[in-house]
Amino acid sequence: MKDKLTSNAQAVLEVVRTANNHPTALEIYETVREQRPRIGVATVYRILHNLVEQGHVKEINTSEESCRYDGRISRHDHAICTVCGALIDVPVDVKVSEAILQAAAQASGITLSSHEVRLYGLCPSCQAKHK
Amino acid sequence: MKDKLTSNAQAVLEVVRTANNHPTALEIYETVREQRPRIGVATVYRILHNLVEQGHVKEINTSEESCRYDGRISRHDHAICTVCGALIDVPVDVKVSEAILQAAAQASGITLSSHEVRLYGLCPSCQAKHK
DNA sequence: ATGGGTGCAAATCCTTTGCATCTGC
DNA sequence: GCAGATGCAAAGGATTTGCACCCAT
Repeated sequence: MKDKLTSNAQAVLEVVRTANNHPTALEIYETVREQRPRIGVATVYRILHNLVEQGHVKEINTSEESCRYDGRISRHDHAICTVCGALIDVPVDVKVSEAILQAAAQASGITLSSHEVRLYGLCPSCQAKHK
Repeated sequence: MKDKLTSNAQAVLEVVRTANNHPTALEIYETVREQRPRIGVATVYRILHNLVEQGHVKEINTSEESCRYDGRISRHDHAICTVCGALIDVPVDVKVSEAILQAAAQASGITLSSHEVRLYGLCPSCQAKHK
């Protein structure tokens, strides 16, 4: 996991680490470009994938585009396979204290309207292909 | 919120409700097309947006594409604005009982490696624009 | 010199938009 | 007859891929 990084990769990692706003790949690209005008988008995408794979960076998916739809509108949680991306409804309610939720919302500055717990791990079929 | 649905919208809703796999918009389109060969993708996208807005359907974003990157790799939670999509790090740890997490993971069939709590609501600036 | 990393451009894929037509009321 | 819904095609945006070149080892 501690593969050494190329200088481009270091620059990208630096940008992600110092960013305070969860940048998108293209935003990262724009910023890196200020230091390294000749870098290409493709390189940034490739590097980001590597960094995620190596655990230096995490990706978060927000609700813009590329989403899946769910007919179950009652509150429930999801389990997501980190290998194949499978999305599984969690059949039990993962309880979180209301007081903690409110405190967290207040600390974040948002008015809370709902919440979701996400479990990440390997789905059954990816476990089977163990490795 | 109980606007009445067009027959196309009903067909789309039906597909989403009976799907057991959290289909993407395109998957929904393909399925609806079996019943209504003349429907277009754009219509399906428009209908899905309406259904989400009306609360008949929810959207979930999985980790394929369109994501943002986070240099903070230690576990932490996120608050997401349902209006503008702003993604805010929650500055406090939202605790979830380990026992509950394990039970949920087991019930879902996954091997749990991490989890995240997501809070949804209005961010400060969207609150300001009240309405 | 060799192989991986890189830049560039083209290709893909997903989603949205413009617009003319159609539908239900 | 009208307003909104729809189909189609074209546009747009994000990400990936193919390929030749370059660099570090």
